Amino acid sequence: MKYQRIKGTQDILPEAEPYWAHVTSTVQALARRFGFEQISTPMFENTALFARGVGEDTDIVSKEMYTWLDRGKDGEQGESLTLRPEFTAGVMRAYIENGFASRPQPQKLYSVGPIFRREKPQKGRYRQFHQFNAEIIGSDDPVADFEILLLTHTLYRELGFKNLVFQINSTGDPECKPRYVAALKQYLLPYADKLAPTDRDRLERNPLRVLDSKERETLPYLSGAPHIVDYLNDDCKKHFDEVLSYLSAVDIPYQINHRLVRGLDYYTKTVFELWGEGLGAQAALCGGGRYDGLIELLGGAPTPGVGFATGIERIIMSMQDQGIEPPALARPQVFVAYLNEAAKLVAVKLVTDLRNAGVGARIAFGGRSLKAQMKDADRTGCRFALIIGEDELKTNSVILRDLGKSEQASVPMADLQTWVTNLIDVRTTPPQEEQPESAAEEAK
RNA sequence: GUGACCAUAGCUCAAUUGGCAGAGCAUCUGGUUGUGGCCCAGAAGGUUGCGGGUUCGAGUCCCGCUGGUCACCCCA
Repeated sequence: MKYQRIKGTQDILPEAEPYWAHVTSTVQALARRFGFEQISTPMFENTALFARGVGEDTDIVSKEMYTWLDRGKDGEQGESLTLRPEFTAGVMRAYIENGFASRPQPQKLYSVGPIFRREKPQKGRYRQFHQFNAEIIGSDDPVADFEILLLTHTLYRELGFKNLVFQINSTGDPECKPRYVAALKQYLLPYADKLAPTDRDRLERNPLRVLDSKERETLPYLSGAPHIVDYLNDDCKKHFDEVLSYLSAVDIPYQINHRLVRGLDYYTKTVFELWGEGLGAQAALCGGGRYDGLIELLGGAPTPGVGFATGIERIIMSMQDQGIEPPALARPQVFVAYLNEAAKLVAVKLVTDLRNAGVGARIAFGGRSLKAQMKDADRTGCRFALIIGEDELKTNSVILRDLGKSEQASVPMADLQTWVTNLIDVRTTPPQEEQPESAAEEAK
């Protein structure tokens, strides 16, 4: 066992494929149904993009990035590069760089792919994990916020989650946010020496973060804290109310969570999270919000935006915890077995014809006994076996065996085309009785 | 980054007060000529995570490292 996985990374095994295929295809189909287009940006960017876009003081930038110095020309030191710790900054860079401001606004873009954060791994937390990300760039209309919320809600609902409730709040804008922060600080200051040590620290550096503290000593003082919604200016207040009214209009439940503030610097106005079960301390299934100043910060024209990201692994883990089963994957329905070298040649042609006709087929490998081949046919869940032996070669026919019914018939090779045509229906029909075919499934 | 617990075959786990590393499942091959599931037999599979130490002798005791799990921090 010389080589092993890098800490915090994972091998996604075939057993997990039904979940991954289901979640990723659902996500993509849904994004397209909502009118989003896919954008795929590089997995690494200039370090400065993330430092600026995510915020120097965030945990992500200050201690969780995979950063290295690239090689420059003639042995000189190259630029500092970083594996993306989130999608948004890279998507914004692409928006600016590709002149998306000259396309019809707003632009609705989604991405799916790996994200890297150098954290200590635990349940539901990996150093390389996958996100589905969606952004609406170029509109400050509250209906854009609503679209993002509706997209996430629809996603989880269609995946089979029940009782979904958004945690939602507004963090105001650069005009009203500071007023609230001052008020919050003023309220907390008298209790400063009674707060948990970490929160005393936060009170100085980032008072907003005291709000979502989980420290026992701090909690009693938070209930009386001022609410940011009471400090919003007219614009932010109106925006927030509108978003909520749209949610109500389509009966999407939400809770205003006055203590919800998100860790990334760029959020303005709407912020939200959705919590899942079975994730231990990593309850957040997704998070998102509005980031009206971000594009300008990154060198573009002032452009509003709103978006969200969700973790694929966390979705799958939560599904498993709640017993939500993904649909079975389609797999080959026909197994071609043979008895000698001459028959093998016919089998090769046969399996090729089947596949060209759109029928999923497997061919036996190696000089194994027919018994071993049939066992393989059974284990791989095929519904039919085609067997070619000496007699079949002589009579130019094949044996077609129905593995479910344990019936078989000799079919002239000439008629096989008809059989194949009938089998094409089999291709599109999901497998009926699932045979337990792997150790992993039986072990469960 | 901090703390707690854990590490034996592909998987799930055994192994008396330190005394020859085992089972079930999975894998492969058979159970007479060319047929799957059930059953039976056999085979293969381990430097007990890695490296030190104590001891006549270490899977077992001690130390370090690596990895895993859970929690803190923060987040997906």
